[in-house]
Amino acid sequence: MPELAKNESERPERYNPAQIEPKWQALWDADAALYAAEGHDSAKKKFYCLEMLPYPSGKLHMGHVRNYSIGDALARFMWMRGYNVLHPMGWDAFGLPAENAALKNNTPPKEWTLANIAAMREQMRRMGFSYDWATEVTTCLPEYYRWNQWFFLKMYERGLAFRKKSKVNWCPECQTVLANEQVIDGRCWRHEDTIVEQRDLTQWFFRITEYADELLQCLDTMDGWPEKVRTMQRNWIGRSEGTLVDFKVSESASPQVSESGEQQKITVFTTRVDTIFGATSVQLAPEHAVARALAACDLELAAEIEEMIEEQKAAREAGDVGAIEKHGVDTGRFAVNPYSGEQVPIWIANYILADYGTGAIMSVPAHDERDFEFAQKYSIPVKRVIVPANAADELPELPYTAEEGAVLAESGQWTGKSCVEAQREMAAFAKANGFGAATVTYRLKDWGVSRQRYWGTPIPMVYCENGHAAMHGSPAVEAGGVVPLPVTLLPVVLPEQIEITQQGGSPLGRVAEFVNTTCPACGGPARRETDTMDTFVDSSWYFYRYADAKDAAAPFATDKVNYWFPIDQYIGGVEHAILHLIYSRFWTKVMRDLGMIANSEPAARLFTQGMVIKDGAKMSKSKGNVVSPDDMIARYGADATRMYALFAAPPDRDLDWQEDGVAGISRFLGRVHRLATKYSEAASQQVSAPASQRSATEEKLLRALHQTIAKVTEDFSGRWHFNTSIAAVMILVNEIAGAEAAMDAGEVSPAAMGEIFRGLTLLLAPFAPFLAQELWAELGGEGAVFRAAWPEADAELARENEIEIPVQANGKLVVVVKLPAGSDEAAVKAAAMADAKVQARIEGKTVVKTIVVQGKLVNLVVK
RNA sequence: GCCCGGAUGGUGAAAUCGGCAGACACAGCGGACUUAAAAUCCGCAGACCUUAACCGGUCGUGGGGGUUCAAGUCCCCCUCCGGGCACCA
Repeated sequence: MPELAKNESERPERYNPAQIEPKWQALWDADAALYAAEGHDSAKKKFYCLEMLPYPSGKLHMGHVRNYSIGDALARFMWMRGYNVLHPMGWDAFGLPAENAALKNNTPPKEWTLANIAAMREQMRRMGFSYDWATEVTTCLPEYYRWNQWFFLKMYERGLAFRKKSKVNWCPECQTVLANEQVIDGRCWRHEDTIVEQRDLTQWFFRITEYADELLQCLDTMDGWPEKVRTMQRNWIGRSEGTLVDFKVSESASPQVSESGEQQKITVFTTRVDTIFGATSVQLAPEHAVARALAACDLELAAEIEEMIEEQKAAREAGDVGAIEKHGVDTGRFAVNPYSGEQVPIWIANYILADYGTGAIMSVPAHDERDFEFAQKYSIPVKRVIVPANAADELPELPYTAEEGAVLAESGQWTGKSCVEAQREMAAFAKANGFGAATVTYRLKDWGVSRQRYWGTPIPMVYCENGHAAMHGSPAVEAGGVVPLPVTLLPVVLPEQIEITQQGGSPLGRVAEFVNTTCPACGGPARRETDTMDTFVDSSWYFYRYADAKDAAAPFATDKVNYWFPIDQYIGGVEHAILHLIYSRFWTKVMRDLGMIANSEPAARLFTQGMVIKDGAKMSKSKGNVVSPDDMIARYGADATRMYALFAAPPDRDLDWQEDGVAGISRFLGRVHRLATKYSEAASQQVSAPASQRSATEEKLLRALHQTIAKVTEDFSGRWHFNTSIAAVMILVNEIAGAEAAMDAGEVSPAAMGEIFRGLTLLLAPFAPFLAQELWAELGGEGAVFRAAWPEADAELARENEIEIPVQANGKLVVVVKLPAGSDEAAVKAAAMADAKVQARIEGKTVVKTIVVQGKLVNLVVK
């Protein structure tokens, strides 16, 4: 084979990513300054480009590759545009998988996690992602999580972290509590087959509801976020304006329902207080206090209530709350409508939720669909009190739920008023008379952060066994011996030597050295909190840490964060639209109120990329359709893999992974490599030729180049449709390849050659950084290609000198005529009419109208 | 039920403002090169009708209506797919 080898070496070297990519990776790795941001005193404009940090599962998947290829292209582009770019990466490193792996492999969670991080960091380097590893953040290390504890204490001081006993979501698979946001259709977000149970537990919460209104209001002005995400967050917050109205439990029918003898009242929440004269019953949730009070002296009723509670529980666990059949029971008692003085029956119904509003409603069958249905079923009276504003209109069928264009009827002093006006006045009336008020309710609940797991941030609280509760300088001390640790005792370090078992309960509770401590207030014996924090705490503020990752004295320095924030572009999957993205908005507002930062929102712009699917389904192990990035790199190289991820679909849409497509990109890169290598000698000469002597080929190629520059530049600043940017670069390469004979014949000067190939290389740099770097060096470029200046589109060079004008007859294409660019309307019209095909088409007919759209087309209306 | 997306060739897609539908690719077919294959290069390619072939014609962006000289794009109605919220009072 020596002969063959000789032949091979004489041929121009073929595109070989396996050789090019590791070479540049090593050179880039050796230069720590390459991807580093300048300090906050930089004269350049800053650009904070952020991709969502991954959970270190051990392997990158294609979703990651897509996410980071988008961010990396943007970061490199911004560098080339002269910005001071911060492009960091980190690890969302706490969480249950590490404990499961520990069980399975008998490896300590920390060891397992850190090994995964090392492997994934290596994969990212191999992909050529431009992260500044000097600012890397790993959430499971005490250098990071101590600040979770610090924030927890700050929030505790402000009453934003608190403990309460409540119904919580319990995943039997995770053996821990879940936040509401982590329960999807009654199932665990990590175990879609596992039904989440309800348990009564005392847990720590963050008072996110305190910020509900601000979280909602800011959404209106967050133009840089997708409307979809904003809508999802609005729905999740679920703000509802309405009125609270007290109905007194009627004395005549129920002399005494309260043991204290005090008269009971039922407070209902309604968004339609204007319909209250039509209320014909009051409906209570089975768990409502009054329902329980009534049941206390009525065994039959008590049994029915119990049944309803079970039914609601079962439905919630089945994730199918809407499906239970509505039914209720008449208690035989009455309540008094404070507006009309009417007595209405009190019912208990299975569809009333105890945890929304007040757990009680007024039922207005005439003007609410659900109430109407219920009233039909039990023959409860229906009373119309809302009619169309236009009295001439026929009375609409019931239930009539309109609010706009409707007025009140048979509603005392409010009769004839518009619904909207009546709502306002009636709420004010309730307040003035002490039986109610306008109010706002939210769907959003406080964020439960306690987890009965080991691998998370320890909560920095102790329970004093003396019940002691005073603490140095801290006013925030609860009764019952809950004592916050002083910040000087942070971090509370997670013990590393621990046996992971499948037993329930918090694993930390079994580590005596951890649990047993002394009360920082009285010095007496105390027990540590053994729950850990939800991992969403870690990811709620990690991107602030990047700005000052090594700070040992504070979570970060305010001036650094104020320079970098808000994040200019945040990129990640839409699956975090609610969870992470609402928690981190909350956290930002808390930090602002703590005086730590100036911004109220973390990210000016958010981009949610689509999923990567294969054969019509999301890639997953169970479907067996997972494509490994490592395989793709081995076969086609990192450049082809990441470029395909950008080419196959616009980034916001789902992407169907087709390996043939990656091969196609690889072929394209090979073509670029062949052409650039072939002409690199001529192109790297530093000569210039006068423009007046340009050959037709030069003009054509320069025109193509500058049109492509304009197109790609525009895509970066606008829609981010990199699929069309890459298509444009392909067209440019096709033009160059088509001019190969002319170039070989010497029709393109070295100066033009240099401009064309250097331009092409710079255009490729954000998408295929390795090849671009290789060619940049080959073409005589200095240093890192993505630190070279992005080319400017020259409009003069880009301009076409000939335009093609389609000529239509009645909107149908007849012919395309060619004209010199800039031809006026008359010339275009004349050229169109002079065409033989056009003549043939209009022969014997009358042209009734001629439409000429300058530079676009001609349409002849003929009859 | 309510609120967002989406539906374009065999496939991924393009058409940013109402102005040539299908750019750019993939797969396919044909050719060149090769002993052969791979690789590479060149060409063809929405469907249907017509033709020996050219030429030519009709239809065509989920379905139906409309506005317009002109509609994938705007308006009305409907179907299907994906996502979010949901006995939320």
